[in-house]
Amino acid sequence: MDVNPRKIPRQARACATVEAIIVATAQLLTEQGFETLTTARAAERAGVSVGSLYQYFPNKQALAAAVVDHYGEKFATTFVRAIEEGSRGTLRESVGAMIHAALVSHPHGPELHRTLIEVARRVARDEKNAEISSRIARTIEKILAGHREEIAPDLDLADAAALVETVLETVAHRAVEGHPVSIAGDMAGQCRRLILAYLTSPARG
Amino acid sequence: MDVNPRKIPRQARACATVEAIIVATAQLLTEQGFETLTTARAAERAGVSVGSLYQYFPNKQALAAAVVDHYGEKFATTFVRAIEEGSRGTLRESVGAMIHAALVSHPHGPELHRTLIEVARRVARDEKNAEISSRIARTIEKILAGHREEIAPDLDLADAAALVETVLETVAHRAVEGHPVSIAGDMAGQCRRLILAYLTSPARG
Amino acid sequence: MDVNPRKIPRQARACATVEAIIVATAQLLTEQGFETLTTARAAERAGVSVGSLYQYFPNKQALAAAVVDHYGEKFATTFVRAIEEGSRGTLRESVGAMIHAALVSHPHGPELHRTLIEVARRVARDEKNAEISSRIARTIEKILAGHREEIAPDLDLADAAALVETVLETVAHRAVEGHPVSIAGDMAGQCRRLILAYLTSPARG
Amino acid sequence: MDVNPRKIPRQARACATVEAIIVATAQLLTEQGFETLTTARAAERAGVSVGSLYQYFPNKQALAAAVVDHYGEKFATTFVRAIEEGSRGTLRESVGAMIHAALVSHPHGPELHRTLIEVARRVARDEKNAEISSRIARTIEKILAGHREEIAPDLDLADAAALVETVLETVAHRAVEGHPVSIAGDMAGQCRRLILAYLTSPARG
DNA sequence: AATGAATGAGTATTCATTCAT
DNA sequence: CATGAATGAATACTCATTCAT
Repeated sequence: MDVNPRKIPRQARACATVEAIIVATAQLLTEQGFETLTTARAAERAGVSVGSLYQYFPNKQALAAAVVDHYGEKFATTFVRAIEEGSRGTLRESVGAMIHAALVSHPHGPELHRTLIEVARRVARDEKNAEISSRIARTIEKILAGHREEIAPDLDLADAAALVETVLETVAHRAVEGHPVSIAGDMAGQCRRLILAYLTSPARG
Repeated sequence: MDVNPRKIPRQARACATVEAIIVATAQLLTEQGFETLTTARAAERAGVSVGSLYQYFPNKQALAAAVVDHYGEKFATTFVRAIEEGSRGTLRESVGAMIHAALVSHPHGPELHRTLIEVARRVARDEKNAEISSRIARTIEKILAGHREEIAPDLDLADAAALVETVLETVAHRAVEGHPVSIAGDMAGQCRRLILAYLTSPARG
Repeated sequence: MDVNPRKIPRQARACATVEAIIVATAQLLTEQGFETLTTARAAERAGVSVGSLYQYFPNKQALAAAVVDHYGEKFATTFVRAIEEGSRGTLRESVGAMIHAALVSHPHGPELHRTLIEVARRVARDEKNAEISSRIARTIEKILAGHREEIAPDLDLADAAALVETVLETVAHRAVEGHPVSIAGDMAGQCRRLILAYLTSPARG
Repeated sequence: MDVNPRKIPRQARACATVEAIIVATAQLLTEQGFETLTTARAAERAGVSVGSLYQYFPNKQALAAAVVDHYGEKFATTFVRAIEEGSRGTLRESVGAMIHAALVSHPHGPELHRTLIEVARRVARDEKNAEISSRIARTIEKILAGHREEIAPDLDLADAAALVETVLETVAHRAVEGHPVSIAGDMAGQCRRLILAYLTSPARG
């Protein structure tokens, strides 16, 4: 199943149409999930006809994929910038900034963020998510490199960055989902402790 | 939407029917996913008529929910027993056993495990998943309590257990999904280091 | 595209349903052609729901194919019997009977006959038509064999039968279509002359 | 439904556009049939916009009709010329020429020829086909008139021409369609025999 | 005249669910 | 209780046609 947009709009009017469709779809996805998303409803919400929708998106999945890509991109950019800017100080501060970013920096609200995660799977956009994970992991690695001397010397920075990214992602998901087994009140604190302990403990623990 | 089974079968034959339906549904779910599951196919695979299926399950979601509950239960039991039995030795060994269990002990194969996770969401069975998480967390807490002296004294064991459970679950998912940002080769090793560092490092890192 | 019926009805009720659907479809096909045939309309006309239609026919073409098969079969039987019964007398009389049959013996009216021809193509049922042609040609060959001595000795009877069948078919079509270049008033007469001349003229003409 | 072209282009550029559209449509018709022909694709293939297409053709049928007319005209001309030129010799030779023409002289290849036959029906252009048949029949009649003395005196030449035209058309169709009940190997030979026998046999067979 | 974006009625097809037998 | 025929609302997607630019 082809999930690529059918054509990129050239005229201004067409651009507006596509934008409206993506926004409308994101709303519906957030409110009702992928199952109940309907091309007709998406078009209606966007204030255009179904025909117009299909002019740009060959099928329902392509539409959802466009939403995932659109907002995923935005999210990655925001997140990367947030942790870069928060990393001027100590390692401890940097890690704190990362956790903070994971918990709050969804440029579009946690609802939509949760939706995107869920939808990405159903739409063969796992690669997109993976790419974003990678981008973030690389950024983290750079930041860690700036604190090399504080980190256990036998730790491979790439591995460590990957693990940290994983933890951040998990924490973000659980926060967003209101998962009951989240670390009681002080999730942020526990999480920082986890990461710092991992980074700074010498081998053999 | 009511997701509860319509009635509990009393006679042996009826029990077998229900069992067959659940097994058949689980198979279809694993092979083709939730989207393509149909009550007709489930009934056919189980060797009964749709009518019979509806005798026991009021609707499609109830059917899926039954599958989730059935196998979720099995999984929790297996997992809890596995980590309990692996916890006779040192803290280090216990943690190793937990990770091992997370990576391998899906009594029904990772395929179905993955499916169940996915389906549970679609069927408002998050509570079921949550309950399982809790059960596992409590078991972990008990195990940690057995090694209190090795663990940083300021760590709240419930919090710690929750965090550990979270990490284990994440690791299990990523393994099952083949997530690309998994910790390079030695996921198990990195993971153990993470957990042990967290548990044993004194406050302040 | 699969054009075979989905299942053969077992219960009486189901049989009636299928019958009704085929009849209704034949009517619509006759009245409006294949293009405008709609599964919904066919079901409605048959007095059943679309769902029921799809229980027996996997798609629109299969439905049309069923009609073609159903009536094609009837037609072939009627036609073959008609020319066999009309062939008790002379060669001249036999040929006359064939032409007569071609012009009148559509058990279901020429309208539907025309429709069937047209539809058969669109539905990959050419083989069906071909098979019917063959059956008729073989019958004609048998009849001709009964008059061997009157027929030019160098004529291959199979070839001759094929040609005669072709002519009959063409004549039938043109009659049914009201083709303007049909042989003025006396199509039947001209046609008999054509065939008899062909059969009885010595080689080299 | 109006099937006439919307306007006749006067300027050279417009003429070229119309020509391009007709050619493109004919290609699509040949490659994919009438069912899948869309105005958008026709326009695209012709290198113009849909809007332009609708400037000249009020609707899809008109477009198809134009194609039928355009190539039908060409075909008739070619065919008539071919049989006229082949009729300088004996009756036998003339008939041979006709058959040859029927089998080969499709100025645009049998594929397109077949398509045109099929499309003509769907587009209420039967008259066009009828007119072509008439034209050809009249030409045949003229040719037959040149051999009056060889032909059975009681045969009406118009009737005979009509019958001959019918046979030629049938043969051409079957050849183009690869009809299985075609006269074994020597279709041309059998056909000539058929026609000559008809023309020259005295009444009463 | 040309363009191509927008329209929306129309169609095939599926599938959860009911109910007569 | 079991069966499976019947239902029909729901949905994705197409395409002839129009019209603002």
